[in-house]
Amino acid sequence: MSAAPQRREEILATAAEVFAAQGYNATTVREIADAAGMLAGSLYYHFDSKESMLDEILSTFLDELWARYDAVLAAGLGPRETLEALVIESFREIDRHRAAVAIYQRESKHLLAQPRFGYLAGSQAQFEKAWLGTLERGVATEAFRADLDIRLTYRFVRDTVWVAASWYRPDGPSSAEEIAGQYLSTVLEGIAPRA
Amino acid sequence: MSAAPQRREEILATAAEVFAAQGYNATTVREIADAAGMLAGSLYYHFDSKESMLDEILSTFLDELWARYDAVLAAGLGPRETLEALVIESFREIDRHRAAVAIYQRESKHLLAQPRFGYLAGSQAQFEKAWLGTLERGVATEAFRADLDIRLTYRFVRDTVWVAASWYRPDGPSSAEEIAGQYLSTVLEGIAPRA
DNA sequence: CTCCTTCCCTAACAAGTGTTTGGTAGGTTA
DNA sequence: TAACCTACCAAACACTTGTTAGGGAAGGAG
Repeated sequence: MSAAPQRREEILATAAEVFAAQGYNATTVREIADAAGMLAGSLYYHFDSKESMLDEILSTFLDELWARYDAVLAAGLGPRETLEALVIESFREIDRHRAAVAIYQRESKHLLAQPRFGYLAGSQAQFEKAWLGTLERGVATEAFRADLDIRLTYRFVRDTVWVAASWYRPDGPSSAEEIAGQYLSTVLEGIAPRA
Repeated sequence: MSAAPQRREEILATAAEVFAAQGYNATTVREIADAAGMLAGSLYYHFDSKESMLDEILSTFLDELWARYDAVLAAGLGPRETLEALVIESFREIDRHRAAVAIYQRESKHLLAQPRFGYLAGSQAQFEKAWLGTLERGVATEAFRADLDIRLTYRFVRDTVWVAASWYRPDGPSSAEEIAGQYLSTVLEGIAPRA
């Protein structure tokens, strides 16, 4: 479909930053064009519409995310190791596609209604399946506490991981791996000292 | 200023729901009016502007939130009990002002720039002070683990608590207190079984 | 009955929106 | 040189946006 040369991806990255900073609806194509050093109409040489840009940003991100997730899930690890690997890959994905993750987090809920973005629902379902399955497996094998509310725990973990995209900065004091480590330590061991 | 009779607050609650569901910018005054059973122009009998509605929704919510938070902070509890009380009050606030919390979570970041919403920055600073202080006190008194990254932990806790507003439903299977309990159990003790 | 207030409607406005059309400078190919 | 493709600009388009102005129905107060 799109033998995307460098200029196209440059514009896409710029658009993603503006979308992430201001929100999709609050961003005008004139602002995107301005940030890319061109005029609004010129964007339409590269893209069909503003919506197409959003679509391409999100689907590119999800494709890469699922490549990593599938690799983890196919590795045959135990539940605790699977959870650790998923969290680490998630933070790495935030590191690589910070803007896309922020956009996804913010817009996916109401985009689900549009047929064009129906694939977001599929991705969300797979996502839930992967995490819930890992947690269930962990409870069954006594790798996790038996009294966990699985669905609540899933939501807590999911939210906390992805929301990090709103404050994470690649040039910040902590690397993605360090943040993942601290987070895993919190979730697995708790913040109260072990007796 | 506003001796708000019932109709006004009715409209405000409706607007909050629509803002929370679609986002502030993506919501038109015609949609709000429609949901309230009137025409767009009629809203301006009750409110100066669309922005005024947003302002009133957020400031009302923050006023009530801080009344509860201040009570907790003034109670002279230990760090662990303070953290527990703050989390419980937060989930109760989500229960009462679900829409407002969702809007705050979604829009506050870019509203901070506007002078009219400058009070959001103040509230955010107080918020950070309250949570960071509690965590620091907990580490100092050995109520919490000594190797915690305080700032990261603060962000994790803050995000996870407030993001719940995007999926919590008052008529759902778990009450605000039950969710708070499960969450506190996760954060304090961890999901791995204690030896 | 008349006056006045409350609450809403009708109809329009100006500004901003995403998008389209036609044109054009510069480089590449033949 | 001529033809062509790429990447952009200039100017406009139809539409939606938040907002305003004037009017009118309903009901209580005098």
